[in-house]
Amino acid sequence: MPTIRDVARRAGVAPITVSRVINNTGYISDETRQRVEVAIAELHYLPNTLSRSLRFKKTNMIALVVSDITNPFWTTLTRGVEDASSEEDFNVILCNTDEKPEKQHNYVKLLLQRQTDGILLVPADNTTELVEMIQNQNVPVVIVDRPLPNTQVDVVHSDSTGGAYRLTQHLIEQGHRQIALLAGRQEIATSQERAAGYRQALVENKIPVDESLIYFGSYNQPSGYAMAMTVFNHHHPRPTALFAGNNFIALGILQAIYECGLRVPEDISIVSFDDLPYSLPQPFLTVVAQSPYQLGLQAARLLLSRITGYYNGAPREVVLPVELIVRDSCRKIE
Amino acid sequence: MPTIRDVARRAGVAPITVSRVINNTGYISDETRQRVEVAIAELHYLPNTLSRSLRFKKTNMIALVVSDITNPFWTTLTRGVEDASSEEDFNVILCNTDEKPEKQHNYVKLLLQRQTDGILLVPADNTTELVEMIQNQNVPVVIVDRPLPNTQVDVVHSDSTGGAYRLTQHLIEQGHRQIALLAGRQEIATSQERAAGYRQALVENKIPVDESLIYFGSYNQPSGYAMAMTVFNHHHPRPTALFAGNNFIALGILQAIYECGLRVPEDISIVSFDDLPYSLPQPFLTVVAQSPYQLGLQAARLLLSRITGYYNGAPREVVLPVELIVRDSCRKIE
DNA sequence: TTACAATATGGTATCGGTACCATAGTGGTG
DNA sequence: CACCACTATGGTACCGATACCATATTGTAA
Repeated sequence: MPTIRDVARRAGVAPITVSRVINNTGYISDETRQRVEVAIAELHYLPNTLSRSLRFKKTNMIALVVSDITNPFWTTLTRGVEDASSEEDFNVILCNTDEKPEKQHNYVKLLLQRQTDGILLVPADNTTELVEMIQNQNVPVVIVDRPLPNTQVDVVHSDSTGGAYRLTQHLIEQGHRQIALLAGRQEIATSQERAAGYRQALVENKIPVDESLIYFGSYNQPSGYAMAMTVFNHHHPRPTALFAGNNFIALGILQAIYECGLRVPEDISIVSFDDLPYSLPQPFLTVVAQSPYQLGLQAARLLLSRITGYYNGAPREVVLPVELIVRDSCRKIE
Repeated sequence: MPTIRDVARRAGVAPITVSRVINNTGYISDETRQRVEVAIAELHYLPNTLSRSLRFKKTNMIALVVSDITNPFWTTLTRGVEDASSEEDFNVILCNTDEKPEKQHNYVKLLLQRQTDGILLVPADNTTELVEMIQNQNVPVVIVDRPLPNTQVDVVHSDSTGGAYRLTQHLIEQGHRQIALLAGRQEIATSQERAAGYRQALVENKIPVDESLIYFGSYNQPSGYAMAMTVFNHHHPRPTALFAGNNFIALGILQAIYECGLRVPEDISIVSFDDLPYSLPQPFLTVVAQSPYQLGLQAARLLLSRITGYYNGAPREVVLPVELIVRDSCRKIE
């Protein structure tokens, strides 16, 4: 791979002159510029960004550390991040943790070592260790989707508690009293918040909270399937409604329902936090929908404002509203 | 952010001594090692990988440039790449092109400038320009999933032609004669190969090829939906079977079928290249399944063998077999 | 004609980590 | 006791691009 010196030699100029041509700075005669450009083309020269970054202590890269790229929720969020970043000429590195704190830790360390200018983190646990590690390096960080307790850090997330409250309220209004909650991992903030909203709605309606109806599993389809099966096997009579903690859990629930020969909503009602990824055969699930794109966009903007130095004040918290979409997965109970 | 010199100063040693402690090379007395380690911990020192990479002309990063991370096919492939890479202590950068040649071009350029050690490319078009650009920089590259014509380059892909042949053959054996093919973008190799396999099966069974039944769109759900709708509106009588060029096209077709009030397989039969991402409500589609994990694993291994210098011979081509999975989406026609 | 700004180009040092070579002390062997 | 291997540590230069300062040439106003 040719360097700026190779180009300089070929064009018969000093390296710094080539640098001026590339970056369009300083004074260059047209004739010299032409010679340099010819040399660049002939050698297929591409500037080495590593050395540039080393010099400037700036890589123009931010990282997005998410838990599961197979979930369209996160890929849509990614798009929001990318759009905000390209506005400011930043590139995005995507890291997939599979909800594993260990993978997460490795990625963050790697990113810091590679001098990433900022990090958007979707925490796989609710410890503050990683955030401290990032802040120790004076690297800007924004927590996305899942607030961390006891931390001074920018956060962007949806109103999980409120959304869960509204979904539960909706079920209660339809006459449901036995509602099982099938949530994600217990140590994840959104699981806790959704459980809190669920409890709050029950309490406000003077319905006793049956703790045995609250399940914590994982935000994926197999876990949703397993939890639903457990519910069907252990609760007689069956709960009249299931509350899926996220879209993939809903998919698992639907799979279990199908295998058990049940019908929605005739035999059982379902609501879900987050919309289903694929409308197959057609959207029919009553859900609370977030705006993953907006989450990504806003989070990236907060991060970039810190990187560029445009903002350097106290930590900010952005809470995005959610939308209740009533479809056909809930039956009215008399 | 502290540097190796800060650590050295604090420990009262030379920078090179700190380097030896970090990398566990050369001779170090236990006492010095301890002092250095204390200093590293106190300063929260993390080595700067940029400078290391600059020095060694090696970043230990490879890139995977794919067309659509929302499709589980590619995320599964990604996992194969990650697993092969971590065996050799390489990290993977994931780049999403959305099938757009322009985004693809930008990413490849960026990756080359960042001194990526090697690139796995899923071409968004069938031009050789990008491969040449990469090879000009003497960076190893492996083409994944979609062979490029007239190029000397390592390729790993599935047997698209053979798979399409078998799916079509299966439909013909069930008595189908009017089979519409709803493929991806025409300039993508897999689209062409799947069309070739489709034609071959028809020809061998002495069924005239009706070119108006061959559609080229895009490998996503909206395109599958649109193509299916076009088929339903323009062909009377309706074809008895539809061949989906990939899983997302199949999803779009199912959506269109649902909206038109048709039933599978009673009113129309469907087969798909690639399995559906989500078993909702249950796998019922007859498909030809690839092994995206194996594709990723093998491609990464080819790439890494070139990066490490273990192999530097002629370009290799790896063709992985596909598996026909017969389920319940095809009706027998008398 | 002098003085000075504008134009055009180059030399050197630097970012952070490490290869290479140099230096110096210690221990063991013939 | 001379010699050498082993142990322990440091100085300098380098990877590639560029900021900063220096230099040289040209143009133009006083």
